[in-house]
Amino acid sequence: MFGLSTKGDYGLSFLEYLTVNQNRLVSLSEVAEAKHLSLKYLERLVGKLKTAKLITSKEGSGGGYCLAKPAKQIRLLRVLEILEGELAPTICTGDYKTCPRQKNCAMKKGWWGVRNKIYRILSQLTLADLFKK
Amino acid sequence: MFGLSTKGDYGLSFLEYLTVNQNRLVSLSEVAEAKHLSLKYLERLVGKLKTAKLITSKEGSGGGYCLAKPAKQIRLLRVLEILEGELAPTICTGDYKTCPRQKNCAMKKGWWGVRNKIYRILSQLTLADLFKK
DNA sequence: TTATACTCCTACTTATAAGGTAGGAGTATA
DNA sequence: TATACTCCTACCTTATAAGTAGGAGTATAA
Repeated sequence: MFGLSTKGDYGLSFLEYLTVNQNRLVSLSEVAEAKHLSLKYLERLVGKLKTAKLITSKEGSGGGYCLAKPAKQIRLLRVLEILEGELAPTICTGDYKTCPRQKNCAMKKGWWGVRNKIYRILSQLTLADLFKK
Repeated sequence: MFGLSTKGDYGLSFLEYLTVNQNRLVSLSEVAEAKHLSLKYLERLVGKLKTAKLITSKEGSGGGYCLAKPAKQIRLLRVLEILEGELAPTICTGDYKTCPRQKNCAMKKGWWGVRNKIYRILSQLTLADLFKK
């Protein structure tokens, strides 16, 4: 239950690698090899992080990626929202869909409570915290 | 992210119906109709709740299901574990699999912290709480 | 004593999304 | 101008979720 897909999994592994190697540009092929991930698949995930401006990149030979800001300033919630989508344990806690059982369902308030608590946990934790051994 | 599948979704709807109709036996066909769920699919989910002794049943005509104990004594965590499986946001927080990147990964401690906080939220909440409007 | 209305069990099918590939265009470096 | 990267889109493959089918077993009540 509540398991990350490989998107969040690989994406966080990638960000961890960038965090450890803060002072330089890191190429995708290096990370893919170090973490045993599919390069092509990783490319796509990383594209999302780029679009969301969590990382910056430099093209061409000798290029690569680095964090756009210190790991201390990147919230786990933000990363997971980008890679895994909106935090919504049930349909009624999501922004986009409406529950087909809305009228006969008493759970909405309870689930919003759960959602908000999890939201707080994930938004209080930064990548620096998460990667602290 | 962290969305329930229809197993947890339908299962909770079913339990909600039982909670509202505490004083009598409720047949599956009644719930399926009231909540617009597939009867055959619901049968399977309910089987799990039966095995886990959250509900009891009576066979034959006039039979049906009821909660095995008051909703106040049933933890949301327990229900979700039965229907959705163990709470494990990452491989390293699960009991059964080991992470292929264990040696190069610094996230285990952080993720266990997250997992344990979510665990507490879900185990503190009972069905009675969840269904309170 | 038999029709009925249920639970209970297993196997099968279908739909959807996750996970992964392919191929190549664009760009900076040496 | 070869090389080593990022970046982009479309495609394929596979796993799992979701739903169906068919019927055996059991208690009730006409």
